[in-house]
Amino acid sequence: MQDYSEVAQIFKAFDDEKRLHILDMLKDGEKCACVLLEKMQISQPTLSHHMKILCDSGIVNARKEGKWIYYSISASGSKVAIDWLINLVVKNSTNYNISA
Amino acid sequence: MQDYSEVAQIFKAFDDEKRLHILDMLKDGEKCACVLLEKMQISQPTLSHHMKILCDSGIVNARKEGKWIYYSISASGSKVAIDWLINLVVKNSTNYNISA
DNA sequence: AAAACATATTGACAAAAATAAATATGTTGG
DNA sequence: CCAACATATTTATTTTTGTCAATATGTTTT
Repeated sequence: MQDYSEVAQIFKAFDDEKRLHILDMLKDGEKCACVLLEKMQISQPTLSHHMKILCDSGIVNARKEGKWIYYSISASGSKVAIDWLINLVVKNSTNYNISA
Repeated sequence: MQDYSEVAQIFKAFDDEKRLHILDMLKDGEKCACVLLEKMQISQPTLSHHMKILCDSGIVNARKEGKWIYYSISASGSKVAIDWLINLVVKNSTNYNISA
């Protein structure tokens, strides 16, 4: 491993209460930003800020449909995060398997 | 899920470059704080600060031996983190298996 | 085209976190 | 017991992050 900053960026997605709340809601399935907003006690710019961090980390996908934006959890981004986490704490992580 | 703050605390361990560097060194095996310090470009109080965060998150164990403190990655703490991460991004995570 | 709406961006501020110097605590060796 | 050492804590400073108000951008509807 050389550059830890990119990996740190991934885990920023999980280090904030509000973002965990958002992820928990998205786990049920894709949701419009407006739906997320009305279920949380934060302003619209703050939600937008958190969604940017979640998207930049690769954990969340955004899909634009008209004036709405639908967010969902990225399966591939999630896998990258899980793989990194295992790689960070387990010596020979190539022996590890995750099966669904 | 009710209280996201405790979960956020766990992932604080992974959201900082220096802490990822430390974890990467500990993955090889237990190391004295003095060894970690000499391999990093940070002051002793800063290392102490990071080690406290890593220990508080449950990811790292500390073992005192005389005037030295030996740190190592906690297998159980790591498992908690991995399980949480999967739970956060996968809908029916009970179907997931991690095998070593 | 204008109004209403959904989201993003900018700017300003407050809270939290990282950092290091100074100091404290506890341990070992002389 | 004292000096040297390893680590922790306190204090102060700087940097980063979360937040909202104001504004901008782009979309739909009338």
